[in-house]
Amino acid sequence: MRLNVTEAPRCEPPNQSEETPDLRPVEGKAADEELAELAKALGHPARVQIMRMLVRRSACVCGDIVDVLPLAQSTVSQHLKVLKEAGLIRGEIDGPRTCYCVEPRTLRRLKALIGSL
Amino acid sequence: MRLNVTEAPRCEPPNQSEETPDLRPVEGKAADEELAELAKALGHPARVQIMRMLVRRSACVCGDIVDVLPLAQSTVSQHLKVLKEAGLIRGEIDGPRTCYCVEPRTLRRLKALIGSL
DNA sequence: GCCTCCTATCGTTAGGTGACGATAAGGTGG
DNA sequence: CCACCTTATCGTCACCTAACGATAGGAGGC
Repeated sequence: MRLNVTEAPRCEPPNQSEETPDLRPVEGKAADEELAELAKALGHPARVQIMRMLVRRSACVCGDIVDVLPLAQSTVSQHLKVLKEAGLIRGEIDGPRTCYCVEPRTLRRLKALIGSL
Repeated sequence: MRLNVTEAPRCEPPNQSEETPDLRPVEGKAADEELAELAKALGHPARVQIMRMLVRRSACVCGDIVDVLPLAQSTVSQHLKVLKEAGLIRGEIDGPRTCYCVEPRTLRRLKALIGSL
């Protein structure tokens, strides 16, 4: 349990220059595997909750997430790792802490893939 | 392996009277668990592929799906069961076969939940 | 009624997942 | 430099998942 909550955690804002459209197809074998991987990463309530916290940016620092979820710190860290490896979030080391934020590009990609169904 | 492919499999078309809007919230604990469950069901390439086949209605009968996927019949049946239990598809017994089709309502619900991220 | 076709279920096995506590690693502040 | 805070990783355990072959069971044709 952390003693004080960081009042305004900050991740690097989404880089405007990276906002180029995603040209990859939304169908086919590669797209199927990509969608399956992203869906699998979202396939746990705790990870959905983490995504929501980060989307609304009410929390960004790992410890804040640990405080909210009814899980051990190591378990939360594991869930963060799953989301990060799927590309859905990004973690930046901010001094002694780690600041997590959503990867908007991947989230858009997920929505496009789901939308193709 | 089935000997002849059903040329025009038919599931009951989506019932227009069921097309009432879904009033459930897209956020909160229940929504998180619902999204996690749906995402988990999609979290396998074979199941994504099945969903695509059913959405484009190029196949509907179980055997046709088995013919396309490089998996044993029992494995495909298991994947169909997962999708059915998640509410994403529906199976109707059609004589000696089983005709599967997407459950449009659940698919719309999934899109709404993903869209809320 | 019997035989065939189609599908679901069972049983099994290998490997993955989720949970935790313990521990390591890295940064800050005194 | 040392103590502390924060987070990642390791080790472990119970459980779930995905795959298969074998089998059961229902429908339909002869």
